[in-house]
Amino acid sequence: MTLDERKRKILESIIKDYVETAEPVGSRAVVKKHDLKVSAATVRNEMADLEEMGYLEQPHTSAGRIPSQMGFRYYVDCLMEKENLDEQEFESLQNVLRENLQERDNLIEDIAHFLSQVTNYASFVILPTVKFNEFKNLQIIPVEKGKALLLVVTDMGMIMHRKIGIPESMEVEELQAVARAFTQIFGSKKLDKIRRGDLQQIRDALKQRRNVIDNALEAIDNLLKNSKNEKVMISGTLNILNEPEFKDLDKLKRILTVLDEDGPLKNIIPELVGDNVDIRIGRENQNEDINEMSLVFAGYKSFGEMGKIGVIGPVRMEYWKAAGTVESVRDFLEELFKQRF
Amino acid sequence: MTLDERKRKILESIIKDYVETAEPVGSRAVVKKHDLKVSAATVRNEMADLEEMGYLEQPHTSAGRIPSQMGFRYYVDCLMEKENLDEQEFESLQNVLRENLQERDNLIEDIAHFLSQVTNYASFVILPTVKFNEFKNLQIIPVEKGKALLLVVTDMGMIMHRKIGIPESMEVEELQAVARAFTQIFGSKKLDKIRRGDLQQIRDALKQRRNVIDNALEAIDNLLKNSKNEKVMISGTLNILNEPEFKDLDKLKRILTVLDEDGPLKNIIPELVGDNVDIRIGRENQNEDINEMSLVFAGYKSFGEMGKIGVIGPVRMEYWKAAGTVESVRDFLEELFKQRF
DNA sequence: GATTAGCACTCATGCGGAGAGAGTGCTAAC
DNA sequence: GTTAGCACTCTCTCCGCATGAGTGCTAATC
Repeated sequence: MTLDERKRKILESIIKDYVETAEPVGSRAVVKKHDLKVSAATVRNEMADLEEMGYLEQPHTSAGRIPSQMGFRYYVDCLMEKENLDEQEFESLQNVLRENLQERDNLIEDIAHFLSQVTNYASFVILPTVKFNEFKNLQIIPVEKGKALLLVVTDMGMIMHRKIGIPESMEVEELQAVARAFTQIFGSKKLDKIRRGDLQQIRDALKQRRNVIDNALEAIDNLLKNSKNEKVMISGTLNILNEPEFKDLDKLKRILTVLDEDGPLKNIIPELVGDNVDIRIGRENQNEDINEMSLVFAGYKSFGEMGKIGVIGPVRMEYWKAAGTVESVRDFLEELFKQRF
Repeated sequence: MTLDERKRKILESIIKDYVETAEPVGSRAVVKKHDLKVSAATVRNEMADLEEMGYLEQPHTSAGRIPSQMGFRYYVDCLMEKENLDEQEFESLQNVLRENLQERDNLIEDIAHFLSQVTNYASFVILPTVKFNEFKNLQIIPVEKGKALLLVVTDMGMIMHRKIGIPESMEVEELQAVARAFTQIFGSKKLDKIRRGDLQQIRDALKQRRNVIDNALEAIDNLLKNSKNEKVMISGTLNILNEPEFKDLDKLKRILTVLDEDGPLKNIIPELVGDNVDIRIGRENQNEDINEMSLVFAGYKSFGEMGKIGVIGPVRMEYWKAAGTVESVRDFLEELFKQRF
């Protein structure tokens, strides 16, 4: 379905106005603000057409029009021009990163914060699960009497660690031998391919120092379990309180509930297709609780695995800004990770 | 100011009723529900007295009474009996812990979650800053080409770590020498006594391998900065949405804003006095934004440092349950930390 | 002197109807 | 194809009234 120039212009006007004001837009307003060369009556006729085609809807007979979700979809697909970070925002992004380059998790949290601050929507960052990294080596470092730190290092340079108990009498060399044995047995296996059975196998192979082995196995098991969970960070959920469409407490509660916990959100974010910024408008989302919300998100790579960042806001969203921002931040982040992690 | 038996009973009745219903309590209701042996008229007289004394207040002339903040204070000080975790709750607490004994931070997060689930209020856990731990030793572990893990271990067994870059050519022995030097120079210093100046000093002392030293110093600096920040975890803020006193959107927004970010909350929680559960009711809190909220909190010890846990809810709070729960969880947690960390 | 029944009074709350205002659709003229 | 004009529709807000809960006070009672 393709629209002629004038219809497109009218649709865009209505979307821009409606996004700004959250009020139905009347024919007069369209003519005035975007000085079309035609009268309100003409615009009214066009609006009636657009409604019939499904791009607009009317809350009630004597109100103006608002864009339908389909209208937004058309806008996003055919009319939108992404608005990337401006200079000032870009600089402030760089500052965020400069502060926090040491720890990936902190950094990612700040990225989420930045996203929600710039867009005024809620934002999320999903840390990747560790699936494709390969086990590279395992170390056990004694740190104090009876305690050691177990490190698992992957081929992509990711480090995971747990504290374990060791017998006080144990020599460093002995620990190293155990670690080497582990390394040898797991070597080059993809992390998500290590199964409980494999762990058991090692237990049988290494006869000496049973309890260290057991402690280590428990720790590894725990690490793997942990790395299989996608960690989710959500920021700026309270921006939703400012949106007039959620002044209804019940609606608000439902949405905040979804955003408050990690579990639901993970299920909401769809799998990505391709490298582009992806947009899901309202009912395009599977989840019922957020069929009045839109997602704008993209994937990023870190330690060879895919994570996601994005924003979530009302259907009446500044898609141009959101999409541009998500894209800019993603690109920046990836560039950074390429150098760093 | 001491109240006679009957006044106490009436006050308590009104508090219990009001906490449950959030509605002003009338004289008839008091007589009926808590079968006093007197008539409504008598209760009315007593209520008028209690109001004059400041324990009750009247939203408007033809409404019942609600407890004043002073009334709640009296209740908490003189009438309340803490209600500790029941068996079932206790068991579910143990399950939470069993799941997550490996990592302190995860565990603490689950504790916060548990608290808010049991009490139906928002809860918070503040991880202690590291002030009194002493520097014990420093290790640098090569993990892959050009990368090493720097570990700082304290006398209480706390381990902090950062990844640093090292020259690819560097030998393990050389790294160990650097680490030993660090250990020697910082040895037994309290962490919060290590200053930028000290770091500079080391830089001068160790002439060899400048860039490793610099990387290590940056990492240590970063770790120390990080450990000086109290980390705050907040959970169950959405429970507030269920409280009728916050159906007003503006009020809600103000409160959620305070609870959403770590910064404000840190400033709200007062210093603890003694080992007891501490209760701050409404305006007893300094912060204006939460003068309609109450805090119930207590301190816990971990790695020799003090952290805090607690709940935050409306002044109309089930103090008996909240205080009992916070106390039970704190005791349990401390017992656990004594064995574990 | 304390307690109680009775009653007038107060005030929040909910409901319905009137009036204003915004915006439409339709018709007829350009 | 476009436009001016106009009747019509529907929401929103404000006002007044009835309702009902709960009080305070007075006078009677234990």
